Amino acid sequence: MRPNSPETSPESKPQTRKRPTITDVARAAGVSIAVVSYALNGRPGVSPATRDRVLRIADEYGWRPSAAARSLRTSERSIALALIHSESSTSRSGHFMDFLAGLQHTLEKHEHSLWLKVVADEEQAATMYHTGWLERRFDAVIVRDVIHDDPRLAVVSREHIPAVVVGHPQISSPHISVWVDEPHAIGQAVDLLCDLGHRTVGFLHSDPTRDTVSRTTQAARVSAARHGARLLTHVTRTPEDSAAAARALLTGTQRPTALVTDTDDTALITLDVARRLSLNVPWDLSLICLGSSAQATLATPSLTSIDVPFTALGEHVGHALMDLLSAGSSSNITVPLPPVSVRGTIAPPRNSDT
Amino acid sequence: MRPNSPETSPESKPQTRKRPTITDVARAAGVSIAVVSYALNGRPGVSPATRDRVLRIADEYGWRPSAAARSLRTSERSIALALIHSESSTSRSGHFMDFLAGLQHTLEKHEHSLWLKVVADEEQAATMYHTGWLERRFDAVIVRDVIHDDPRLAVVSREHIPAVVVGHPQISSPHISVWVDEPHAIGQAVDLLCDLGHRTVGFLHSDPTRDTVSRTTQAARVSAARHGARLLTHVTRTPEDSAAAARALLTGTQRPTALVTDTDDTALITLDVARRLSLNVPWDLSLICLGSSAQATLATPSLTSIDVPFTALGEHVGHALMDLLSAGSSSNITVPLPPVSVRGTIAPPRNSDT
DNA sequence: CTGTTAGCGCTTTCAA
DNA sequence: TTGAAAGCGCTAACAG
Repeated sequence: MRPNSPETSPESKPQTRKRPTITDVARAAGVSIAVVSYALNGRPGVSPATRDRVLRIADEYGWRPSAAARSLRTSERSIALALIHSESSTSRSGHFMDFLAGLQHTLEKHEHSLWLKVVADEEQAATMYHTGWLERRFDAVIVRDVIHDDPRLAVVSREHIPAVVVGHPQISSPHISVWVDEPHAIGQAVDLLCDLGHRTVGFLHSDPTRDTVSRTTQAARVSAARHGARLLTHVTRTPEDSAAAARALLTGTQRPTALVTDTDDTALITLDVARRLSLNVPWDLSLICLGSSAQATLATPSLTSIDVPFTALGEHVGHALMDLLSAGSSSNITVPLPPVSVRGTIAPPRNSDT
Repeated sequence: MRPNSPETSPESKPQTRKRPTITDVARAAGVSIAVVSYALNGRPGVSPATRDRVLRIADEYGWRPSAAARSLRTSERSIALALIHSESSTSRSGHFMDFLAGLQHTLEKHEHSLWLKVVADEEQAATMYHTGWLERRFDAVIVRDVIHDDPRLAVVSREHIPAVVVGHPQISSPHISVWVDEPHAIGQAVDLLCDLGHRTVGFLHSDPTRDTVSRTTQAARVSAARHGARLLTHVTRTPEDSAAAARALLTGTQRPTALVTDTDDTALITLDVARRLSLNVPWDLSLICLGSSAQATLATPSLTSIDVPFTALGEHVGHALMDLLSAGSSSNITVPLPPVSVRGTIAPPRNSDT
């Protein structure tokens, strides 16, 4: 007998922490541990009677297989996602939860779990992905909000970690991509404004690190050009910057009569700026943003926006991951963006008799 | 030789997924696996030369011990936290990230990890805590935003799961509590407003499920009473409700000249309502809220607020958990709230010559 | 200092 | 239908 062998009188309540193991359940049920395992996992080859008894006893004992022990045999499938928490990303986090909900919902249906970590920046995320991979903590990763020369993409490629990238297929490179066609949406927004008669349109992009910045700007430009309209662009980095940019635009000599923003937050800020400049939205200024309907409807006037389906995006990413993990590969997918939801912030320009 | 023994030609690149194990490293280093284990974990009893060599080879092989295998022996310590994602909680999620950052920072220092899950409600959180506990996925849990008859508290008590509750000691009951003294803060806000001369003060609480609602309301009431001021209270459930409540308050016969809100979001909404009623903040209406400075400074005028130190709160919870897990118990702690940060939304009432 | 070995709790052949 | 037993990869006694 080993020293310190715990006194296991069967009747004594496990006052401290002595959670039962499969052995305890097997003994209590008068069967071998194999049978318990079979019964629990719904494997064939156990008589219904035995199965029931085992299950009942397991339940009685409050027993569930230890995750660690189990995953030592059957690599428990899970997906890693690093939540990047910089000051700048704080605003976006509301949507992030929607994304997470959709993602986890899908993963759960396929019996995968999500391994979430909060990190400060992409660099940390990369090292986290690296060590986590070596420690076999997950089977695939998600890379969101790709930046230029993203370190996460580097490790993922180097270590051959299965990955799904939320971003344009081109930057996702060898990995599979789930893409929200923001440029297209921005183009549509500009189109709509031009169709209303606007001839000077502003475009505010609030995050220079995002990979979409050039693509969306380009789309806006093309769209404006097609209508013979002028496009004024500002790329900002912080909310304060955005406010400043909006003010600069709205007090400039070529004041745009309409503005498109890449974010509902930026739109809210712009709304505020306009108000302080005594510009009446939508009559003096039209406004369209990319964002969530929740945020959009809360403002006054409620924002005309293109509502990004964050939950659906999460689900798509989940499916892409499942395909990738099961089939070994998977095709890129484009998440459709709904048409502009017209709310209270657009109107023809005041002097639309150009 | 076992059937299906993998063809392991040492030189062949592990093209697919054949991550090395401790055995591979040991063999490559010409030592036993014990030595590798010792070397890796910095245990004494390995010659520096060997240690270096082992470490180098491990690194070369890109080897890190499998989390599952390791934690089968040494119960890897980790903490569970269920992120509740209901529509109503969406707005609060921005602060949540700050909390998480602080929490994880502390946990990491003590080599604990965070097990995060996104769930829809407290009920799901409770079952998640339950099964997770039985599966030995964590050693303690965090319960945040306690509601009335919280199912999480029920399982935690029933299963004797070590827990730290963010909430009033009284509702945290047998568990240890980390408490932000919101009632006190609200009281201070009301005091300040009364001192400025306000005699009719409104209090908007945006979440009837929170356990703080009665305590904060009571504090506001006491504070107002002390100054002989009138307190008008509204408890709302959704942003729309809050807007309606604010409007009701501001158009009522006894229009308050000052308002206190429990959330920066509510304050923003109130600001919007005031604007639409052509009330000039702060001259026609003073406003103080509980919230984060980030949100507060963004508005126009910038919100006078009591800035909740979410990151610090996370750190405190982390420390409480570490104490609980190591010492077996820990004392309740109260997180101090800073004094009111006076910004642009308070002023004496217009006719303060009462 | 280093190697051997016994498990951790579970899944999964292979025999009975 | 069941049981015995071999590991999964690692840590930690215990021997050498």
